[in-house]
Amino acid sequence: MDDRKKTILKAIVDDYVRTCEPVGSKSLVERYNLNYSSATIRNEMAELEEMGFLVKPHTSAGRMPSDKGYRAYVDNLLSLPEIPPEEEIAVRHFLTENLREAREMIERTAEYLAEKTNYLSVVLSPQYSDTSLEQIKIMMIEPGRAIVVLVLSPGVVHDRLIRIPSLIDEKDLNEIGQAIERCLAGKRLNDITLVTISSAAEETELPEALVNQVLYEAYVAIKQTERIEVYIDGKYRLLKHPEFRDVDRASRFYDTMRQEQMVAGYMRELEQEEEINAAEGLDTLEKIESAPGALATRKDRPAYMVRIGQEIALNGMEDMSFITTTYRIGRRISGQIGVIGPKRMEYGNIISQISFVNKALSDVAEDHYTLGGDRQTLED
Amino acid sequence: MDDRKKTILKAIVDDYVRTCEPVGSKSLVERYNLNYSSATIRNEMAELEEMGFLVKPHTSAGRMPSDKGYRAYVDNLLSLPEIPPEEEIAVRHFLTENLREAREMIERTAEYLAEKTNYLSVVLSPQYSDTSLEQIKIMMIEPGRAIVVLVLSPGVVHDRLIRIPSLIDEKDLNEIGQAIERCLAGKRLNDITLVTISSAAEETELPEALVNQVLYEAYVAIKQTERIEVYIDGKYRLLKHPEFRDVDRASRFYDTMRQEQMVAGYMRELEQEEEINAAEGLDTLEKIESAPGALATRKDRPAYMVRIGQEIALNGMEDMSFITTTYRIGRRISGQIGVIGPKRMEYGNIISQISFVNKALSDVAEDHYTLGGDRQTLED
DNA sequence: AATTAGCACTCGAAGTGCTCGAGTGCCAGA
DNA sequence: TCTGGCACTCGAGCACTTCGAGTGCTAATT
Repeated sequence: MDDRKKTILKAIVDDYVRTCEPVGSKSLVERYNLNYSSATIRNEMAELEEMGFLVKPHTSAGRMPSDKGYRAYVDNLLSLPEIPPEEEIAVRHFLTENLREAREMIERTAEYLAEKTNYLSVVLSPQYSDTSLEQIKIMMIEPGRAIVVLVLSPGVVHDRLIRIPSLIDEKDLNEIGQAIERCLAGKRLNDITLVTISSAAEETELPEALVNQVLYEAYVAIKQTERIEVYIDGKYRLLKHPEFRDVDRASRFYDTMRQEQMVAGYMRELEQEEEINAAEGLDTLEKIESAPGALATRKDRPAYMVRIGQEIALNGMEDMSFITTTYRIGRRISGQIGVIGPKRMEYGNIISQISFVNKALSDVAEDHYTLGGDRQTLED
Repeated sequence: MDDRKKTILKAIVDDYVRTCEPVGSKSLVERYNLNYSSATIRNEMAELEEMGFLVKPHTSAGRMPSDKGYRAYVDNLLSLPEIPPEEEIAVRHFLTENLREAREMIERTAEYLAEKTNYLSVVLSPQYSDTSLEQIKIMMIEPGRAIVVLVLSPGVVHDRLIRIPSLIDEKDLNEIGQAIERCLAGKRLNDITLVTISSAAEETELPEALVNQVLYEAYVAIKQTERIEVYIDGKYRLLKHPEFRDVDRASRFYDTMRQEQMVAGYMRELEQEEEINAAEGLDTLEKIESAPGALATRKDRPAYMVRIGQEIALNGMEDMSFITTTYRIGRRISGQIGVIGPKRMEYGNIISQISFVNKALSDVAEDHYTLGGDRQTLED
């Protein structure tokens, strides 16, 4: 594909993204003052169509990008706008203002991204399986009920109510809690199983039946912290885009989005591919006139991955695009960030935004986790 | 208004609700085999229109109910279907299966209601201001951070991470926690203020500055438990109803629904009116042939309130109806349940459902709270 | 006095046929 | 290799028609 074809393809995608209407040769020449006549463009467009990058809704209409067209655009033609540096201060403030719990930071990331992109955002809570358990405390609430508080090594706190045998009193419970802590503290969550936890039973002299129930409940509580939470924001925003005029299609999409765990699973699956794809991307990148700086800035950005239309293995997403990226906090903790919008999406802008937010979240979270409780300044 | 008019009005509303199309005299006679000719019905319809119960979209079209028409229907003409008794077992099971925390019960109530009605459901968490604080524990997580666990008198547990001065060690913290508990245990949340809580400072000999910060954080944590949480489910379901074909209107509606706290505030405001309205309702109720048993069963049901179209004081809700009811757990605790759907709503069915769910939630929650941890059977 | 049959009238939905304009492909000539 | 020109295509938009389900009114019937 020669440079002129690229320029034309880029112009067509840009125009179609803007107007949501098939673009014709003449108006293309006018709007992007290309130095050729419309007839030339027509010939090029016919070739691009033959190559599979463009489609026509009917014989005498203009062209619109095919999935393959979008793919080429995203892989090679994109220009990524810079985010102004003052925005960095703003987003950090937004993510940490009055922050109490780690989950709020994730929630706010989703909110910020939906707001900035005007599409739907999905953020997954970090996967903690690779981190270790620091503390575990079990506290009596009333006979038969207790609360388990877990502290993970990056300073993350989880808790959960449990049922315990009514016969256990506060002293016994403390003892069991300490036994568990001695036995598990420092272990990776991944390595904690029903077997490892039951060795705590040997440290106490309480009747085994009583202890076992508590151990089991504690185990469930620990495993619970490995569950991935899904934060979705901006669902309703998609309604404002013209491709959602078709209510049936919209309904099908929302039916899928409701199954949050499925969406989350899909995002995690993509993580590996993402790495590979990003590396390839850097090799085959080509700088073209209309996208100055694309290559230069891209190297600084976190890797991202774009899935277009049919490439998305989820129902009802045939007309959508899904951009994902992985945030990292330290070496061990990572989670996913995504934006879902119509295929006709401002790819450059969204990719800039998602990369930017990724970086902000990773940085802020790292500060927060490593500095722990001493960062009083973050509080207001 | 005579009986014939009532029958006709009811038939029109029923038909319109079913088809979403203006109903004409002839088809009305056919479908509801009324014993009059279409001409007679026409005359009656003209009068009903004059009285303000019906409107015509244009001269030669059929009639559809006005807000006032719906109002009359809801106040006097409704027949409330019975919910089969086996459903009661099902809902109780659904609400309590694998239940760990009170909030899950509320969440599931919203889910159940959205599923059964196919509209949007809103459930507010109970208002605890009138209940008392039972226990408060503060637990050290690391220097500078702690977790506050609060137990309220109905056995509800809340917790919250707080920052504390890094100088405080575990022993000091426990001491402060116990001082607070001595000072506040048994007090109504409503009665706890910064002043009452600061009397706890006198019970310890730690430096006042350190203690005060912890007290303040504990205070915030306590006040936090009074915050009303809003659970909304079935948002996207509304899209499937024909009145949501108009995407702009849908967007306006969703813009309002996003402001959950506002919606919640509105629902609480209605609570008082509801009581009065329900009492009146029972007085003026009239039994008509086509609604046998309406009066009889209605007395057993929890009070409910219906707001139709313009009566709803929220933006973008002009074409919706809002049905609300108040659930009660014991005497002191109450919260709201609501369903929002198009004005053209199956009022009878929805009212039956919401009343049914109300009763189920109230009963189940009461069992749960009063029996506390001993109800192991609820666990699986 | 209440009901009904009959009739003229209304109006939107749906179909038809027309023009217009923004597209196209192709070919001959610069 | 590019471009000007031309014939062709097709949907959007508009005017026009038909059709049917509705209306209101009046006079006849019960």
